[in-house]
Amino acid sequence: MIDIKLIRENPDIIYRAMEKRGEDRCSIEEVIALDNSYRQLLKEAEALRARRNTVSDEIGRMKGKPPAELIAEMRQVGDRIKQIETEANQIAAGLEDKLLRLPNIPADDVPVGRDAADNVEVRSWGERREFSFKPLPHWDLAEKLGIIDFQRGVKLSGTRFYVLKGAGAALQRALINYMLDLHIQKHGYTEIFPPFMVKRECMVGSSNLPKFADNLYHDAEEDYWFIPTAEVPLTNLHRDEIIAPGMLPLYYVAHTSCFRREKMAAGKDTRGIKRGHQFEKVEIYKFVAPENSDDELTRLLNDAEDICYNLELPYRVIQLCTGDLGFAAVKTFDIEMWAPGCEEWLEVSSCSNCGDFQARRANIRYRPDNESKPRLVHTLNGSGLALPRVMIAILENYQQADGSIAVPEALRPYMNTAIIK
RNA sequence: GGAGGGAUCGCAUAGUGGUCUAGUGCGGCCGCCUGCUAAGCGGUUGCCCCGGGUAACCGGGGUCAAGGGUUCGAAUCCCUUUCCCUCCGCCA
Repeated sequence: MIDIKLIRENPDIIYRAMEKRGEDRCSIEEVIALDNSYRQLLKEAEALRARRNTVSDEIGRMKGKPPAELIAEMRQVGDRIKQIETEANQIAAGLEDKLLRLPNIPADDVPVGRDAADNVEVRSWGERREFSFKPLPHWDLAEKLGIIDFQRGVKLSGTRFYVLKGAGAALQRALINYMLDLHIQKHGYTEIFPPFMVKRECMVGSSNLPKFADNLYHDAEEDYWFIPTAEVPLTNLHRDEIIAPGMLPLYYVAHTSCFRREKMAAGKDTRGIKRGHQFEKVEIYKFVAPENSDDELTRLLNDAEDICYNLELPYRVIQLCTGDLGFAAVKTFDIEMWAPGCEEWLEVSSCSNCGDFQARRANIRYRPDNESKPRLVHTLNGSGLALPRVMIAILENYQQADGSIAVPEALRPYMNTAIIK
C-alpha cells in the first residue's frame, strides 16, 4: 500500500509512477477525493466527541441530578456522532479498497518500458552446451526414464498435475535439501516451515488480495487461502509487530508447496512440468532497515544465483522494466535458466524489493534504537529456487546421448548416485 | 463437535457504570548517589489518527482481544465473532 500522506501531499509522484507502469490515473483522483471527505467527517466527529467528553465529565462531578435539557442535548450529540461515524466508516472502507488496489511506486533506477519486451539483461553466466545429438525436451526424457508420470497425474487431479516417481521424486527432494542447506549454512538464512493455508488478512498483507483472488485457491467454508508462494506466510510472520532494536536484518528461508489457479494462463505451457497448479519452491526472504534494502536486494539476488552457479546451469539475470514489474515491487530481477530441449529461457527466480509496501499493509515496523519511534521495515523476497523449472534445466542440460541424466556434482551427496538412468 | 473458565499499557497484576486523563510491581529510559558491580533514591514510560508548527513540541480524538448494542457517560452491563486454558468426544 502506498502511503496516503504521500498521495495527499505529492500526487505528482504517484501520477508519474502509475504512468510508468501503464496504469490509469483516475483511481488516484478518486483516492484523493475520498481522503478529503473522510478527514472532513472525522474532524466533525472528533469535535462532537470532545464536547461529549467534557460534558459527561461535568455531569459525573455534579452532586444532584443533572438538568434534563443537558441530557437531552447530549443524547442528540451522541446520535449525530453515530451518524457521522457511519458515513465516515463507509468512506474509509471505500478508500481502503482503492488504496489496496494501487500498485507500488517503481524505484527511480528501474528501466521504463511497456512490457516484458523492454526488460533489460543485466548479465549472464555459463556457456550453452553444444550437443552432438538432438537434445530432447524434459517431458520426453522423463517419460522414457519413468521418473515423471503425466497421465496418472491427470488421472488423480486433472490437467496441470503430474506424479514424480523414483529418481524424479528423489531429484526434487535432493534439490530442496541442497538449496535449504546452502542458504542456511552459507548465506545465513533461518529455516521456517510455515502453514500452507492462511487467513484472509495474510493475503492482504502480502498484497495477493484483494486484487488477485482469481489466482488463489480458497476454502470458502473456513475462509482459508492456499499460499501461492512462501512469501505470503513469511511476510506475515511479523505482521502487527514492532521489531526490537538490533534485530534487523532478519533472513528467512522456507520450502513450501505453492498452489496457483493459473486462470490467467489458461492453455499456456500445458506440456511438461513448467506450469502446474501445485509446485515446490524454496523461498528466501528478508526484513531489513529501509536504508539497506537496495544493497540487500543485490545480495539476495546473488544468493539465488549461487544455486545456479553451483549446479553449473547456464543462466541470465534480467531486470524487469516498469511495465512488467510486479504489483508490490519497487525493483525486480528475474533469473532465467536455459533449457536446450524445449529451447527456452525458464524463469527460475524472481527477486524483489517491495520497499515498505507490504510492511504498511501488514503493519510490520521496527525500532531503530530505544529512543526512536517505530518505522516501517522493508521486505524482500526471492525464489531460491522454483523446483520444477530447475528440474527441467537439469534434465535437459545434463541429458546424454543414451537418454540418461548425469547428476550435477553438487547434488551427488544428496542423490547417492551420479547418474539417473 | 459438547460443557465451563479467560483475554487489561513490553511482562506480571489491580480495577464490576462517572475521582480510570487506566493504578501498582518488574523491565526500559534519564538523573543522583557510590572505588567498580550490585543495591538504593528521584523522575519518566505504549501505539494509531486528525489539526497546528521547519522542528523539539502543542491541542484534540481513538485504543483495556475484535465488531455491534444499552447509557448523558462503558475496561466495567448486553449480543456476536476470534483466540487461549480445563474437561469430554473424535482423530494422523
